[in-house]
Amino acid sequence: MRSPSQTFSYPYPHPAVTTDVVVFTVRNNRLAILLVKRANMPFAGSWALPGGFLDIDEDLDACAARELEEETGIAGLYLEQLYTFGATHRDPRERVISVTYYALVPQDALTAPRAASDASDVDWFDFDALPPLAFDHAAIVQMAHRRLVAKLDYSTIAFGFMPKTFTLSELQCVYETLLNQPLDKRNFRKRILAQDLIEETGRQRRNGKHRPAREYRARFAKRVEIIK
Amino acid sequence: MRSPSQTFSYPYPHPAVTTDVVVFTVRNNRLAILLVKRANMPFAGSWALPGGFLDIDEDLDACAARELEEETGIAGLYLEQLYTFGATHRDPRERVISVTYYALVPQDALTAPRAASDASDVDWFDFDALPPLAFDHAAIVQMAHRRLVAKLDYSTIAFGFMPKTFTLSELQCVYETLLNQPLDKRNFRKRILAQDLIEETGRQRRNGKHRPAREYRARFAKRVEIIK
DNA sequence: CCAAAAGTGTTCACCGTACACCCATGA
DNA sequence: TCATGGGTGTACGGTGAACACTTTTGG
Repeated sequence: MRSPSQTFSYPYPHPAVTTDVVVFTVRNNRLAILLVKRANMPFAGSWALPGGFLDIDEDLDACAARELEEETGIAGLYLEQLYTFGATHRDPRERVISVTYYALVPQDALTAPRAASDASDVDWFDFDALPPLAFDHAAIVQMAHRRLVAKLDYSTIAFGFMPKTFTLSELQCVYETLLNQPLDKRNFRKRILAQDLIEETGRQRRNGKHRPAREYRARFAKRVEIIK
Repeated sequence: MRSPSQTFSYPYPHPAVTTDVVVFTVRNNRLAILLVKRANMPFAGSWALPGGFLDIDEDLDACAARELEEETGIAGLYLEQLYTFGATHRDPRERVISVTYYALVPQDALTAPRAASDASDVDWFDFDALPPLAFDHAAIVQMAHRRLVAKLDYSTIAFGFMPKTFTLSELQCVYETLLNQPLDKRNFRKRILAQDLIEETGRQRRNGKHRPAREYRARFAKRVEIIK
Protein backbone atom coordinates (compact mmCIF):
# COMPACT_ATOMS: atom_id res chain seq x y z
CA MET A 1 0.00 0.00 0.00
CA ARG A 2 2.60 2.52 -1.00
CA SER A 3 0.51 5.13 -2.70
CA PRO A 4 -3.17 5.83 -3.23
CA SER A 5 -2.91 4.41 -6.71
CA GLN A 6 -1.72 1.11 -5.25
CA THR A 7 -4.60 0.62 -2.90
CA PHE A 8 -6.52 -0.96 -5.74
CA SER A 9 -8.49 -4.03 -4.88
CA TYR A 10 -9.67 -6.44 -7.53
CA PRO A 11 -13.30 -5.44 -8.05
CA TYR A 12 -14.73 -8.90 -8.72
CA PRO A 13 -16.06 -11.58 -6.41
CA HIS A 14 -13.35 -13.41 -4.52
CA PRO A 15 -13.50 -17.12 -3.81
CA ALA A 16 -13.12 -18.47 -0.32
CA VAL A 17 -9.80 -20.18 0.43
CA THR A 18 -9.43 -23.11 2.75
CA THR A 19 -6.67 -25.48 3.77
CA ASP A 20 -7.16 -29.19 4.31
CA VAL A 21 -4.65 -31.62 5.75
CA VAL A 22 -4.12 -35.33 5.22
CA VAL A 23 -2.42 -36.61 8.36
CA PHE A 24 -0.88 -40.06 7.98
CA THR A 25 0.36 -42.43 10.60
CA VAL A 26 1.25 -46.09 10.86
CA ARG A 27 -0.71 -47.85 13.53
CA ASN A 28 -0.95 -51.58 14.15
CA ASN A 29 1.10 -52.10 11.00
CA ARG A 30 -1.51 -50.32 8.96
CA LEU A 31 -1.41 -46.99 7.26
CA ALA A 32 -4.07 -44.72 8.78
CA ILE A 33 -5.27 -41.16 8.33
CA LEU A 34 -6.94 -38.67 10.62
CA LEU A 35 -10.51 -37.62 9.93
CA VAL A 36 -12.97 -35.33 11.65
CA LYS A 37 -16.71 -35.63 11.75
CA ARG A 38 -18.28 -32.42 10.51
CA ALA A 39 -20.49 -30.63 13.01
CA ASN A 40 -21.96 -28.18 10.50
CA MET A 41 -23.54 -28.02 7.11
CA PRO A 42 -22.83 -28.92 4.46
CA PHE A 43 -22.02 -32.58 4.91
CA ALA A 44 -22.81 -32.34 8.63
CA GLY A 45 -22.18 -35.74 10.17
CA SER A 46 -19.86 -36.80 7.37
CA TRP A 47 -16.21 -37.56 7.87
CA ALA A 48 -13.81 -35.10 6.30
CA LEU A 49 -10.24 -33.91 6.37
CA PRO A 50 -9.35 -31.46 9.11
CA GLY A 51 -9.23 -27.97 7.65
CA GLY A 52 -11.00 -24.68 7.34
CA PHE A 53 -11.07 -21.15 6.08
CA LEU A 54 -8.00 -18.99 5.70
CA ASP A 55 -7.81 -15.85 7.82
CA ILE A 56 -7.19 -12.81 5.69
CA ASP A 57 -3.79 -12.06 7.20
CA GLU A 58 -2.64 -15.60 7.85
CA ASP A 59 -0.06 -17.56 5.88
CA LEU A 60 -1.30 -20.69 4.17
CA ASP A 61 0.97 -22.97 6.18
CA ALA A 62 -0.15 -21.32 9.41
CA CYS A 63 -3.78 -21.80 8.48
CA ALA A 64 -3.27 -25.50 7.89
CA ALA A 65 -1.50 -25.87 11.23
CA ARG A 66 -4.10 -23.82 13.10
CA GLU A 67 -7.11 -25.63 11.69
CA LEU A 68 -5.50 -28.96 12.39
CA GLU A 69 -4.85 -28.01 15.99
CA GLU A 70 -8.28 -26.45 16.50
CA GLU A 71 -10.14 -29.48 15.25
CA THR A 72 -7.97 -32.28 16.52
CA GLY A 73 -5.59 -30.93 19.16
CA ILE A 74 -2.59 -32.08 17.12
CA ALA A 75 0.17 -29.51 16.75
CA GLY A 76 3.82 -29.30 15.86
CA LEU A 77 3.71 -31.40 12.70
CA TYR A 78 5.74 -30.60 9.63
CA LEU A 79 3.19 -29.85 6.92
CA GLU A 80 4.07 -30.12 3.27
CA GLN A 81 1.93 -28.59 0.59
CA LEU A 82 0.33 -31.15 -1.70
CA TYR A 83 -1.90 -29.59 -4.35
CA THR A 84 -4.57 -26.95 -4.75
CA PHE A 85 -8.08 -28.09 -5.58
CA GLY A 86 -10.38 -25.55 -7.13
CA ALA A 87 -13.11 -27.18 -9.21
CA THR A 88 -15.99 -24.77 -9.45
CA HIS A 89 -18.59 -26.84 -7.64
CA ARG A 90 -16.56 -28.71 -5.10
CA ASP A 91 -18.35 -26.89 -2.27
CA PRO A 92 -22.11 -26.31 -2.42
CA ARG A 93 -21.98 -23.12 -0.38
CA GLU A 94 -19.83 -20.94 -2.54
CA ARG A 95 -16.69 -21.04 -4.65
CA VAL A 96 -13.95 -22.54 -2.47
CA ILE A 97 -10.29 -23.06 -3.34
CA SER A 98 -8.62 -25.62 -1.10
CA VAL A 99 -4.88 -25.62 -0.63
CA THR A 100 -4.08 -29.07 0.67
CA TYR A 101 -1.25 -30.35 2.82
CA TYR A 102 -0.07 -33.65 4.16
CA ALA A 103 1.77 -34.54 7.33
CA LEU A 104 3.18 -37.56 9.11
CA VAL A 105 2.78 -38.53 12.75
CA PRO A 106 5.30 -40.81 14.46
CA GLN A 107 3.89 -44.08 15.71
CA ASP A 108 4.55 -43.31 19.36
CA ALA A 109 2.87 -39.90 19.22
CA LEU A 110 -0.55 -41.43 18.79
CA THR A 111 -2.15 -39.51 21.58
CA ALA A 112 -5.84 -39.77 21.06
CA PRO A 113 -6.92 -36.65 19.19
CA ARG A 114 -9.75 -34.68 20.72
CA ALA A 115 -12.50 -33.09 18.71
CA ALA A 116 -13.21 -29.37 18.95
CA SER A 117 -14.26 -26.39 16.87
CA ASP A 118 -16.17 -27.48 13.77
CA ALA A 119 -15.53 -31.16 14.48
CA SER A 120 -17.92 -33.21 16.55
CA ASP A 121 -15.63 -36.22 16.49
CA VAL A 122 -12.10 -37.17 15.47
CA ASP A 123 -10.56 -40.52 14.77
CA TRP A 124 -7.93 -42.47 12.93
CA PHE A 125 -9.08 -44.67 10.06
CA ASP A 126 -7.19 -47.44 8.33
CA PHE A 127 -6.37 -46.22 4.88
CA ASP A 128 -7.98 -49.19 3.17
CA ALA A 129 -11.20 -48.88 5.15
CA LEU A 130 -12.10 -45.22 4.88
CA PRO A 131 -15.68 -44.04 5.28
CA PRO A 132 -17.28 -41.92 2.57
CA LEU A 133 -15.74 -38.47 2.69
CA ALA A 134 -17.25 -35.00 2.32
CA PHE A 135 -16.60 -32.73 -0.66
CA ASP A 136 -13.81 -33.97 -2.94
CA HIS A 137 -11.76 -35.16 0.00
CA ALA A 138 -11.50 -38.68 -1.34
CA ALA A 139 -9.57 -37.33 -4.32
CA ILE A 140 -7.31 -35.34 -2.02
CA VAL A 141 -6.58 -38.43 0.04
CA GLN A 142 -5.76 -40.41 -3.09
CA MET A 143 -3.32 -37.82 -4.28
CA ALA A 144 -1.66 -37.59 -0.89
CA HIS A 145 -1.24 -41.34 -0.81
CA ARG A 146 0.32 -41.43 -4.25
CA ARG A 147 2.75 -38.72 -3.22
CA LEU A 148 3.63 -40.53 -0.02
CA VAL A 149 4.39 -43.80 -1.76
CA ALA A 150 6.33 -42.10 -4.55
CA LYS A 151 8.51 -40.31 -2.02
CA LEU A 152 9.54 -43.50 -0.28
CA ASP A 153 11.94 -44.22 -3.11
CA TYR A 154 13.86 -41.00 -3.30
CA SER A 155 13.48 -39.31 0.07
CA THR A 156 13.66 -40.00 3.77
CA ILE A 157 9.94 -39.49 4.22
CA ALA A 158 9.48 -42.80 6.02
CA PHE A 159 11.42 -41.49 8.99
CA GLY A 160 8.54 -39.12 9.59
CA PHE A 161 6.67 -42.09 11.01
CA MET A 162 9.45 -43.05 13.38
CA PRO A 163 9.87 -42.02 17.00
CA LYS A 164 13.11 -40.31 18.03
CA THR A 165 14.72 -43.68 18.58
CA PHE A 166 13.79 -46.94 16.94
CA THR A 167 15.08 -50.33 15.93
CA LEU A 168 15.82 -51.50 12.41
CA SER A 169 12.99 -53.98 12.62
CA GLU A 170 10.57 -51.20 13.47
CA LEU A 171 11.80 -49.15 10.54
CA GLN A 172 11.52 -52.11 8.20
CA CYS A 173 8.01 -52.72 9.41
CA VAL A 174 7.01 -49.18 8.46
CA TYR A 175 8.47 -49.59 4.99
CA GLU A 176 6.68 -52.89 4.55
CA THR A 177 3.42 -51.31 5.58
CA LEU A 178 3.79 -48.39 3.22
CA LEU A 179 4.94 -50.48 0.29
CA ASN A 180 2.49 -53.21 1.15
CA GLN A 181 5.04 -55.95 0.58
CA PRO A 182 7.59 -57.85 2.63
CA LEU A 183 11.24 -56.86 2.38
CA ASP A 184 14.35 -58.93 2.80
CA LYS A 185 15.85 -58.22 6.20
CA ARG A 186 19.50 -58.33 5.19
CA ASN A 187 19.08 -56.20 2.09
CA PHE A 188 16.97 -53.70 3.94
CA ARG A 189 19.53 -53.23 6.70
CA LYS A 190 22.36 -53.02 4.20
CA ARG A 191 20.60 -50.34 2.19
CA ILE A 192 19.56 -48.22 5.16
CA LEU A 193 22.94 -48.37 6.84
CA ALA A 194 24.75 -47.63 3.57
CA GLN A 195 22.83 -44.38 3.26
CA ASP A 196 24.40 -43.25 6.49
CA LEU A 197 21.16 -41.69 7.63
CA ILE A 198 20.94 -43.34 11.03
CA GLU A 199 23.34 -44.03 13.86
CA GLU A 200 23.30 -46.24 16.91
CA THR A 201 22.40 -44.64 20.19
CA GLY A 202 24.52 -47.25 21.96
CA ARG A 203 21.52 -48.46 23.91
CA GLN A 204 19.39 -51.51 23.43
CA ARG A 205 15.71 -52.18 23.28
CA ARG A 206 14.34 -55.15 25.24
CA ASN A 207 10.96 -55.98 23.84
CA GLY A 208 10.27 -59.49 25.01
CA LYS A 209 11.78 -62.80 25.77
CA HIS A 210 14.30 -62.72 22.98
CA ARG A 211 17.47 -61.01 21.83
CA PRO A 212 17.45 -57.22 22.43
CA ALA A 213 17.57 -54.90 19.43
CA ARG A 214 20.01 -52.08 18.89
CA GLU A 215 18.51 -48.66 19.15
CA TYR A 216 19.07 -46.10 16.39
CA ARG A 217 18.31 -42.48 15.81
CA ALA A 218 18.14 -40.44 12.62
CA ARG A 219 21.43 -38.74 11.91
CA PHE A 220 19.98 -35.83 9.94
CA ALA A 221 18.71 -32.89 11.93
CA LYS A 222 15.81 -31.86 9.78
CA ARG A 223 13.89 -33.51 7.07
CA VAL A 224 16.17 -34.25 4.15
CA GLU A 225 14.17 -33.21 1.17
CA ILE A 226 14.97 -34.42 -2.26
CA ILE A 227 13.13 -32.33 -4.74
CA LYS A 228 10.21 -33.81 -6.41
CA MET B 1 -21.43 -20.82 10.21
CA ARG B 2 -24.69 -22.69 10.33
CA SER B 3 -27.39 -22.11 7.83
CA PRO B 4 -30.63 -23.92 7.13
CA SER B 5 -30.05 -23.73 3.42
CA GLN B 6 -26.88 -24.32 1.49
CA THR B 7 -26.60 -20.73 0.33
CA PHE B 8 -24.30 -19.98 3.22
CA SER B 9 -21.24 -17.90 2.41
CA TYR B 10 -18.25 -17.58 4.68
CA PRO B 11 -18.78 -14.21 6.37
CA TYR B 12 -15.15 -13.09 6.49
CA PRO B 13 -12.97 -11.26 3.96
CA HIS B 14 -11.90 -13.44 1.06
CA PRO B 15 -8.49 -13.19 -0.53
CA ALA B 16 -8.05 -12.69 -4.24
CA VAL B 17 -6.87 -15.73 -6.17
CA THR B 18 -4.63 -15.56 -9.21
CA THR B 19 -2.84 -18.00 -11.43
CA ASP B 20 0.67 -17.46 -12.78
CA VAL B 21 2.45 -19.57 -15.35
CA VAL B 22 6.13 -20.30 -15.94
CA VAL B 23 6.47 -21.15 -19.63
CA PHE B 24 9.77 -22.79 -20.54
CA THR B 25 11.34 -23.33 -23.88
CA VAL B 26 14.77 -24.22 -25.24
CA ARG B 27 16.01 -21.67 -27.74
CA ASN B 28 19.51 -21.36 -29.17
CA ASN B 29 20.56 -24.18 -26.88
CA ARG B 30 19.54 -22.14 -23.88
CA LEU B 31 16.69 -22.59 -21.46
CA ALA B 32 14.37 -19.61 -21.66
CA ILE B 33 11.13 -18.48 -20.05
CA LEU B 34 8.31 -16.23 -21.15
CA LEU B 35 7.77 -12.93 -19.36
CA VAL B 36 5.34 -10.07 -19.78
CA LYS B 37 5.95 -6.42 -19.03
CA ARG B 38 3.28 -5.16 -16.67
CA ALA B 39 1.13 -2.35 -18.03
CA ASN B 40 -0.53 -1.53 -14.71
CA MET B 41 0.28 -0.87 -11.09
CA PRO B 42 1.73 -2.25 -9.00
CA PHE B 43 5.11 -3.01 -10.58
CA ALA B 44 4.04 -1.27 -13.78
CA GLY B 45 6.91 -1.56 -16.23
CA SER B 46 8.39 -4.56 -14.44
CA TRP B 47 8.70 -7.98 -16.01
CA ALA B 48 6.48 -10.65 -14.50
CA LEU B 49 5.01 -14.06 -15.14
CA PRO B 50 1.90 -14.14 -17.29
CA GLY B 51 -1.13 -14.57 -15.08
CA GLY B 52 -4.10 -12.88 -13.51
CA PHE B 53 -7.19 -13.07 -11.39
CA LEU B 54 -9.46 -16.08 -11.23
CA ASP B 55 -13.02 -15.65 -12.45
CA ILE B 56 -15.49 -16.75 -9.82
CA ASP B 57 -16.90 -19.62 -11.89
CA GLU B 58 -13.74 -20.63 -13.70
CA ASP B 59 -11.58 -23.67 -12.99
CA LEU B 60 -8.03 -22.99 -11.90
CA ASP B 61 -6.52 -24.68 -14.94
CA ALA B 62 -8.79 -22.73 -17.25
CA CYS B 63 -7.80 -19.49 -15.60
CA ALA B 64 -4.12 -20.19 -16.13
CA ALA B 65 -4.72 -21.04 -19.79
CA ARG B 66 -6.93 -18.00 -20.35
CA GLU B 67 -4.58 -15.51 -18.77
CA LEU B 68 -1.66 -16.94 -20.68
CA GLU B 69 -3.50 -16.59 -23.96
CA GLU B 70 -4.84 -13.13 -23.18
CA GLU B 71 -1.44 -11.73 -22.33
CA THR B 72 0.78 -13.56 -24.79
CA GLY B 73 -1.37 -15.13 -27.50
CA ILE B 74 -0.05 -18.58 -26.61
CA ALA B 75 -2.69 -21.27 -26.26
CA GLY B 76 -3.01 -25.02 -26.25
CA LEU B 77 -0.19 -25.79 -23.86
CA TYR B 78 -0.43 -28.52 -21.28
CA LEU B 79 -0.24 -26.76 -17.93
CA GLU B 80 0.84 -28.60 -14.81
CA GLN B 81 0.20 -27.18 -11.39
CA LEU B 82 3.37 -26.29 -9.52
CA TYR B 83 2.70 -24.81 -6.09
CA THR B 84 0.49 -22.27 -4.37
CA PHE B 85 2.09 -19.13 -3.02
CA GLY B 86 0.21 -17.24 -0.37
CA ALA B 87 2.54 -15.19 1.83
CA THR B 88 0.53 -12.41 3.39
CA HIS B 89 2.29 -9.47 1.80
CA ARG B 90 3.32 -10.82 -1.56
CA ASP B 91 1.02 -8.31 -3.30
CA PRO B 92 0.81 -4.71 -2.07
CA ARG B 93 -2.79 -4.24 -3.20
CA GLU B 94 -4.57 -6.83 -1.16
CA ARG B 95 -4.23 -10.39 0.01
CA VAL B 96 -3.54 -12.53 -3.05
CA ILE B 97 -3.12 -16.29 -3.28
CA SER B 98 -1.35 -17.39 -6.45
CA VAL B 99 -1.79 -20.89 -7.80
CA THR B 100 1.17 -21.38 -10.10
CA TYR B 101 1.65 -23.59 -13.15
CA TYR B 102 4.40 -24.44 -15.54
CA ALA B 103 4.36 -25.39 -19.19
CA LEU B 104 6.73 -26.36 -21.98
CA VAL B 105 6.86 -25.05 -25.53
CA PRO B 106 8.51 -27.05 -28.31
CA GLN B 107 11.50 -25.45 -29.95
CA ASP B 108 9.93 -25.11 -33.36
CA ALA B 109 6.78 -23.46 -32.04
CA LEU B 110 8.60 -20.30 -31.10
CA THR B 111 6.27 -17.94 -32.87
CA ALA B 112 6.85 -14.51 -31.44
CA PRO B 113 4.28 -13.96 -28.70
CA ARG B 114 2.28 -10.77 -28.89
CA ALA B 115 1.44 -8.60 -25.93
CA ALA B 116 -2.14 -7.79 -25.03
CA SER B 117 -4.43 -7.28 -22.08
CA ASP B 118 -2.47 -6.26 -18.96
CA ALA B 119 0.85 -6.77 -20.72
CA SER B 120 2.55 -3.95 -22.60
CA ASP B 121 5.27 -6.25 -23.88
CA VAL B 122 6.12 -9.96 -24.02
CA ASP B 123 9.41 -11.68 -24.62
CA TRP B 124 11.50 -14.75 -24.02
CA PHE B 125 14.45 -14.43 -21.62
CA ASP B 126 17.36 -16.76 -21.18
CA PHE B 127 16.95 -18.42 -17.83
CA ASP B 128 20.37 -17.38 -16.58
CA ALA B 129 19.86 -13.75 -17.57
CA LEU B 130 16.46 -12.89 -16.17
CA PRO B 131 15.53 -9.30 -15.37
CA PRO B 132 14.26 -8.40 -11.89
CA LEU B 133 10.76 -9.79 -11.51
CA ALA B 134 7.64 -8.36 -9.92
CA PHE B 135 6.10 -9.72 -6.71
CA ASP B 136 7.63 -13.04 -5.58
CA HIS B 137 7.87 -14.27 -9.13
CA ALA B 138 11.60 -14.95 -8.86
CA ALA B 139 10.84 -17.55 -6.19
CA ILE B 140 8.16 -19.08 -8.39
CA VAL B 141 10.58 -19.34 -11.28
CA GLN B 142 13.18 -20.97 -9.08
CA MET B 143 10.75 -23.60 -7.90
CA ALA B 144 9.57 -24.30 -11.43
CA HIS B 145 13.14 -24.78 -12.56
CA ARG B 146 13.95 -27.19 -9.75
CA ARG B 147 10.85 -29.19 -10.63
CA LEU B 148 11.74 -29.25 -14.31
CA VAL B 149 15.26 -30.51 -13.69
CA ALA B 150 14.10 -33.07 -11.15
CA LYS B 151 11.57 -34.46 -13.59
CA LEU B 152 14.15 -35.07 -16.28
CA ASP B 153 15.28 -38.16 -14.41
CA TYR B 154 12.03 -39.96 -13.97
CA SER B 155 9.67 -38.64 -16.62
CA THR B 156 9.46 -37.87 -20.28
CA ILE B 157 9.20 -34.16 -19.63
CA ALA B 158 12.05 -33.33 -21.99
CA PHE B 159 9.92 -34.40 -24.93
CA GLY B 160 7.74 -31.42 -24.20
CA PHE B 161 10.44 -29.29 -25.78
CA MET B 162 10.63 -31.36 -28.95
CA PRO B 163 8.78 -30.81 -32.22
CA LYS B 164 6.62 -33.60 -33.60
CA THR B 165 9.64 -35.11 -35.30
CA PHE B 166 13.24 -34.70 -34.31
CA THR B 167 16.64 -36.32 -34.48
CA LEU B 168 18.49 -37.99 -31.66
CA SER B 169 21.11 -35.26 -31.74
CA GLU B 170 18.44 -32.64 -31.26
CA LEU B 171 16.99 -34.54 -28.33
CA GLN B 172 20.40 -34.96 -26.77
CA CYS B 173 21.03 -31.27 -27.19
CA VAL B 174 17.89 -30.46 -25.20
CA TYR B 175 18.94 -32.79 -22.41
CA GLU B 176 22.39 -31.24 -22.35
CA THR B 177 20.90 -27.79 -22.16
CA LEU B 178 18.57 -28.69 -19.31
CA LEU B 179 21.17 -30.61 -17.35
CA ASN B 180 23.83 -28.06 -18.23
CA GLN B 181 26.39 -30.75 -18.96
CA PRO B 182 27.57 -32.74 -21.96
CA LEU B 183 26.35 -36.30 -22.37
CA ASP B 184 27.99 -39.27 -24.04
CA LYS B 185 26.40 -39.82 -27.41
CA ARG B 186 26.42 -43.61 -27.38
CA ASN B 187 25.12 -43.94 -23.84
CA PHE B 188 22.44 -41.36 -24.47
CA ARG B 189 21.16 -43.10 -27.59
CA LYS B 190 21.25 -46.46 -25.89
CA ARG B 191 19.27 -45.23 -22.93
CA ILE B 192 16.64 -43.40 -24.96
CA LEU B 193 16.13 -46.25 -27.41
CA ALA B 194 15.96 -48.82 -24.62
CA GLN B 195 13.04 -46.95 -23.08
CA ASP B 196 11.10 -47.57 -26.24
CA LEU B 197 9.63 -44.08 -26.14
CA ILE B 198 10.46 -43.04 -29.66
CA GLU B 199 10.26 -44.64 -33.08
CA GLU B 200 11.74 -43.88 -36.46
CA THR B 201 9.53 -42.10 -38.94
CA GLY B 202 11.49 -43.72 -41.76
CA ARG B 203 12.49 -40.38 -43.13
CA GLN B 204 15.76 -38.53 -42.90
CA ARG B 205 16.76 -35.04 -41.99
CA ARG B 206 19.34 -33.28 -44.20
CA ASN B 207 20.74 -30.41 -42.26
CA GLY B 208 23.97 -29.55 -44.03
CA LYS B 209 26.86 -30.90 -45.91
CA HIS B 210 27.15 -34.03 -43.85
CA ARG B 211 25.49 -37.33 -43.14
CA PRO B 212 21.70 -37.07 -42.79
CA ALA B 213 20.12 -37.93 -39.46
CA ARG B 214 17.27 -40.35 -38.92
CA GLU B 215 14.02 -38.74 -37.96
CA TYR B 216 12.08 -39.93 -34.90
CA ARG B 217 8.78 -39.23 -33.30
CA ALA B 218 7.53 -39.80 -29.77
CA ARG B 219 5.66 -43.07 -29.45
CA PHE B 220 3.46 -41.86 -26.61
CA ALA B 221 0.75 -39.25 -26.86
CA LYS B 222 2.45 -36.00 -26.16
CA ARG B 223 1.02 -33.71 -23.56
CA VAL B 224 2.21 -30.52 -25.13
CA GLU B 225 0.29 -30.08 -28.33
CA ILE B 226 0.19 -26.91 -30.29
CA ILE B 227 0.84 -23.26 -30.09
CA LYS B 228 -1.42 -20.75 -31.54
C1' DC C 1 39.15 -35.71 -50.73
C1' DC C 2 37.95 -32.96 -46.92
C1' DA C 3 34.95 -31.22 -43.30
C1' DA C 4 31.21 -32.17 -40.35
C1' DA C 5 27.81 -34.45 -37.95
C1' DA C 6 25.64 -39.35 -37.71
C1' DG C 7 25.99 -43.64 -36.11
C1' DT C 8 27.82 -47.81 -33.64
C1' DG C 9 29.89 -52.00 -29.08
C1' DT C 10 32.48 -53.47 -25.44
C1' DT C 11 34.33 -53.41 -20.90
C1' DC C 12 33.99 -52.58 -16.10
C1' DA C 13 32.41 -51.07 -11.61
C1' DC C 14 28.67 -50.75 -8.76
C1' DC C 15 24.22 -51.81 -6.89
C1' DG C 16 20.00 -54.21 -6.00
C1' DT C 17 18.49 -58.92 -5.20
C1' DA C 18 18.23 -63.58 -3.81
C1' DC C 19 19.10 -66.55 -0.23
C1' DA C 20 19.98 -69.49 5.23
C1' DC C 21 21.91 -69.73 9.45
C1' DC C 22 23.61 -68.45 14.23
C1' DC C 23 22.85 -65.22 18.42
C1' DA C 24 20.98 -63.34 22.68
C1' DT C 25 17.44 -63.24 25.72
C1' DG C 26 13.26 -64.52 28.95
C1' DA C 27 10.41 -67.93 30.32
C1' DT D 1 16.29 -75.84 26.55
C1' DC D 2 13.16 -73.72 23.84
C1' DA D 3 10.77 -70.13 21.54
C1' DT D 4 11.33 -65.71 19.54
C1' DG D 5 12.87 -62.03 17.12
C1' DG D 6 17.86 -59.87 16.23
C1' DG D 7 21.64 -59.97 13.51
C1' DT D 8 24.99 -61.32 9.68
C1' DG D 9 27.70 -62.37 4.13
C1' DT D 10 28.13 -63.92 -0.43
C1' DA D 11 27.14 -64.70 -5.24
C1' DC D 12 24.88 -63.17 -9.36
C1' DG D 13 22.81 -60.32 -12.91
C1' DG D 14 21.55 -55.88 -14.60
C1' DT D 15 22.45 -51.13 -15.23
C1' DG D 16 24.99 -46.86 -15.86
C1' DA D 17 29.59 -44.97 -17.25
C1' DA D 18 33.77 -44.70 -19.81
C1' DC D 19 35.71 -44.82 -24.14
C1' DA D 20 37.17 -44.12 -30.43
C1' DC D 21 36.40 -45.11 -34.78
C1' DT D 22 33.66 -45.63 -39.20
C1' DT D 23 29.87 -43.78 -42.25
C1' DT D 24 27.49 -40.60 -45.06
C1' DT D 25 26.85 -36.55 -47.17
C1' DG D 26 27.86 -31.65 -49.51
C1' DG D 27 31.16 -28.77 -51.12
